[in-house]
Parts: sequence; structure tokens; C-alpha cells
Amino acid sequence: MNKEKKPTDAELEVLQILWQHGPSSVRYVNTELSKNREIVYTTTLKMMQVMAEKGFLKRDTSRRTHLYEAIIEEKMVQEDIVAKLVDTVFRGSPLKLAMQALGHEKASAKDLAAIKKIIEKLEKDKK
Amino acid sequence: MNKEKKPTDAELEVLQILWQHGPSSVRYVNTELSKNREIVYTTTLKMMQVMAEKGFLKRDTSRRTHLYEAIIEEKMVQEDIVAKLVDTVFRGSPLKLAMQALGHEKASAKDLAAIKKIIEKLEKDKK
DNA sequence: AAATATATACGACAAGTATCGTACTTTCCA
DNA sequence: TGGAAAGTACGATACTTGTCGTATATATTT
Repeated sequence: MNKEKKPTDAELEVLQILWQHGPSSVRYVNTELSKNREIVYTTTLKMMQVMAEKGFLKRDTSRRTHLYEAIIEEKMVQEDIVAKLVDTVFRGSPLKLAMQALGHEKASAKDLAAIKKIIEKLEKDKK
Repeated sequence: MNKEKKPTDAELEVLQILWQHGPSSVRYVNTELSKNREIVYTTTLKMMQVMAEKGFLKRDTSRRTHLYEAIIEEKMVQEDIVAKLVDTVFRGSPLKLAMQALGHEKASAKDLAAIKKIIEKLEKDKK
């Protein structure tokens, strides 16, 4: 069904903004991107046009300033990427990936507590 | 120092084989790759030559059949990729990534127990 | 109304990727 | 010893990605 290829890195930057902010103009997305790196307006425009062609975004052209909206879901993309990552970089072990994610700097005490709960729930479900 | 760019997907396939098997001939790598998909010998050869130029592999040309060895470490690559992934796809939350990894089919009961232990250890270290 | 600002459309391009064919060299063995 | 087999070298190619310039249309402002 979905022969969707995964978004490129640059496309993910755009998607992130749309996922958080909802339907947005090119101007808005470009302004957000510009906070992180130099990028010319028409580059962002072109990229979003291409993403629309690819089926990642849909656009509302009813007004002069077009609005773009993500139509692939954040969760889907996360799943795809994680599945592939586990496969190609962690030798098929989700555990290794999880450890790598948590073992690193940013995991807070609250994060750890949260995931412990989730694990306990998963363990219950397994039975 | 290392302005190393991250390996492409196809390069990761090669790296995985080298990480597991150690220094290998092109023939060996190609045979392994062929188990998963169609690929012509010279394609693999060329790719590994490029990877050597990039500094991902080093090669021993002392014998007719060259041996290639990974010189970027598996763990390094994993760290890089996970860090970037957390950033660009999980809104900076390692927790979300870990959950996604574990919540997926493949995490076994043993995996869950293992990671619970790790979490407890991390919690201790935090104090 | 003229000038300015803000949009989109679209083509071009350099770099990188993955792919393979052809040419050449070395080794093996019947 | 003369092929066949197995190896490397390397160029060509088709695609994709990210980038931007230029053209043009539409508002907005003075």
C-alpha cells in the first residue's frame, strides 16, 4: 500500500515544525528553520513544494499565502525510523537502542521513573 | 577533529557486516549483502572503496584479495545516530525514543527485565 | 498610481549516492 | 601453457537532495 519512502533529514526538520505548530505558511516554517541555521526563503518553499508532491504534506491554496499541513503522522514516522534503526544499527536489539537512548546525558530522573512504569505495564501485558 | 559525516544507509549495511565479522574481503561482504537483496559484486567493491576514502574503512592491500576493516566504532555510530534522532524525531525526548523501541513487538521479557535493572542503576547514579 | 513588500512558480546546479559495465591483472589448474 | 576464474580499477550514469536565482503575480503602503 504505502510505498512511502522515509523523509530526508531536512524534511524531518520541516515536519517537526508542522507537527508542533499545525498548518503553517512557508514564511513561518522558514523563520523557525532560520533559528537553527541559515536558509533562504525559496529553499524552504521549494522543499515544501516537493514534500507536497511526495505526499508528505497537503496544502491549502485557497488564499494567497498557502498553508501546509503534515499528512504523515509523527508516530508513524517514529515507528518506521526506529524499526529500521534497530535493524541496521542495533543488530535487531531494541534493548540496545533503548539503553543507548536512556544512558545518555538527557534522561532525567522523571524520565527514568516513567519508563520503569511502562516496563512494568509491558511485563504485565506479556503474561 | 573528526568532521566525519554519518554513513549512508547502504554504508551501514556494510559496516554491520564488518563489525560482526571483522576484517573481510569484498567477496565476503558481497555474499552477505546478497542474502538480503540483489547486488552486483562491483557495486559492493566500489562502495567499500569509497568508504575507505571517506575514512570509514581501512584496507590491507598486502595481498591480492584486499581486506577491509571498519575503523569507525559501532558504539560511536550508534551514539551519533541516536543523538540526532532524539533531536529531530523525538522532540528531544530520549524517553519517547526508548518507549518506542521497547513498546514494539520484539522486546522480550528478558529485555524488559534487563532494562529495568539498568534504570535502577542509573537512578542510583543520579543521586 | 507608483513603489515596495510579500507570495508562488520554476529552472538550474553542484554534490552525493547507488549502481553497473568494461578493462585490466593475477592466480589457478586441466 | 593457455584459458577460466577471481580480483581490482575506474568511468559513466541515473537519481536524489539541498540550494538558490530569477521571473512573475498579488497585496500594501505612501
